[in-house]
Amino acid sequence: MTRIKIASWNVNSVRARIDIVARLLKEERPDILCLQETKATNDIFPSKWFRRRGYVHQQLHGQKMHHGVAIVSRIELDEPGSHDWQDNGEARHIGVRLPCGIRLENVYVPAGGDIPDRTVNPKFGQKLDFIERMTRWSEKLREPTLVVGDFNVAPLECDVWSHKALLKVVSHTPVEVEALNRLQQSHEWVDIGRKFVPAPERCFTWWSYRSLDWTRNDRGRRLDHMWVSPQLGGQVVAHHVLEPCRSWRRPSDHVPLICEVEL
DNA sequence: ATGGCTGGTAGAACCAGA
Repeated sequence: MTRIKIASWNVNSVRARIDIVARLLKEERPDILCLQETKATNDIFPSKWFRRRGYVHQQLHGQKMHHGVAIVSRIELDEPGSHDWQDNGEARHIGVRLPCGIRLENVYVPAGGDIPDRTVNPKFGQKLDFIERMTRWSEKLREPTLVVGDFNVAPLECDVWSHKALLKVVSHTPVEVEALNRLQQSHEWVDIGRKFVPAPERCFTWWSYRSLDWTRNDRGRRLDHMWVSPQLGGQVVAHHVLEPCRSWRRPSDHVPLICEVEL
């Protein structure tokens, strides 16, 4: 039996985070690392740096300033492709096929701005439309697939520090949660996070930078996810949220997720 | 106490994140 270990992390700039990316690779030795918010065009992405560490297979989809996703891997990556679910050219998705046949999709769903009303905040509409286009893709999907990344939605009441306080806060509003639920139902995606940490157990992946001490009030949200096709559900044998990374030096506001798939 | 911070692009004060 072979196992592959896949990590997913919104790093909030791969260049600013390079020292703690090194620490993650050293401590966890994932076979594949999916990054979101790399904030680097492909020409300034630290490709050689990853190559030196054994991550010689890379699929990059970056842009200037914002967003940007990448998959770096010690195992071969085939059939790369990018969906423009935002329909405006932003670099928010990169997908590949693994040698075992599984497709791996790395996604960065837009945050959606401040006001949860598409009539006054176009970014919120873009976010809902993004999830809707993903749903159209997902309902036609037949191949065994693992979709990971920053979904920017905390779907369950226990996925936020206070359901009541966040009902009107973008990331946990009912309209977003309903959109994400439709996406999940469209392929009967297995939410690996909640398979290993059943609700209502505490499970957060993001804590705001604005808190002076993120551990003190623990006002977290579960915004990052790993979903797998139903036929692969039984093959996911481990899952971890690397919460201690939030206290590493110059951290991202998101922490890495890890899963292990048995082939 | 949902922005109190952070990064990128600037080359000062913006935007964006969520």
